[in-house]
Amino acid sequence: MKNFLKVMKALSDKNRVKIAKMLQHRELCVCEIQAGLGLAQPTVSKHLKILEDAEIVSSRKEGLWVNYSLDAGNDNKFAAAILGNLRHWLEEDPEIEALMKKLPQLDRVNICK
Amino acid sequence: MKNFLKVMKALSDKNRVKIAKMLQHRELCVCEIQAGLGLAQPTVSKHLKILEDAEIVSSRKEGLWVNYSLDAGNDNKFAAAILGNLRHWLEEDPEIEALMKKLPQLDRVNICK
DNA sequence: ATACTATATTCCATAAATTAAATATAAGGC
DNA sequence: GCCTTATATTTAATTTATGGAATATAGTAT
Repeated sequence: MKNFLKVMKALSDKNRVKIAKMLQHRELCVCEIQAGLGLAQPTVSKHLKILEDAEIVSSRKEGLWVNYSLDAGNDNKFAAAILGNLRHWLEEDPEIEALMKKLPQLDRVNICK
Repeated sequence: MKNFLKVMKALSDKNRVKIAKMLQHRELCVCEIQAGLGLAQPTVSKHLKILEDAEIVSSRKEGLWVNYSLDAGNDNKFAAAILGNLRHWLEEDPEIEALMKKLPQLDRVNICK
């Protein structure tokens, strides 16, 4: 039950859904997500922690950067199933479409200076 | 996006998940759900409203009683998909199992006097 | 109409979530 | 070592969710 609720809670926030949809296309560092969403850096870090705790995303350090990606692993069957659905859900959502258009321009080298 | 978030939010509360799992077996009136969960009546009504607004449950008046059941209709594809998963999810959860054992004894005629 | 019953709504207190500013940590370059 | 940079954590403010007591509504029966 706890794992199930964690997954549902994690994906019941608009910004966290946006993060998941962004990571569908490629892995991103915190500052790229920050630039995409227009949120403060600590806010993004906290959202990522909630998503990671729900086993929706996983992280990998690469020097100063931390790369986040969708957790393809299937430890949490709830997360795996919902992520499978999310892959085709919300593709026509205006907010998601706008965000996806910004995605190619999000480059950590430019953003983080 | 709004519909998606409504569904996720609706099912990110333990008591609402319990209600959904109960309704998997049969339709129930408010007082039966109340007895099953051990919550105050207004609290149950409020949870049901949230579930109904997310198109997870639907209601049908029958005299004084209001019968709630899972919304089998497919208006909301998010609700439909998650409900499909919920049908086999959490079946082994201890809290859910205990609740399901109580289900046969929940009889509106006895409970509501 | 009056009384009774099941459910819904309002109101209020408490708890949890979201956010950002400030600060801390960690990794790389000098 | 020290400085810079990317990310994480802490703190505090605001908002939102959850809960129950009190009240209102709607339907039934007498």
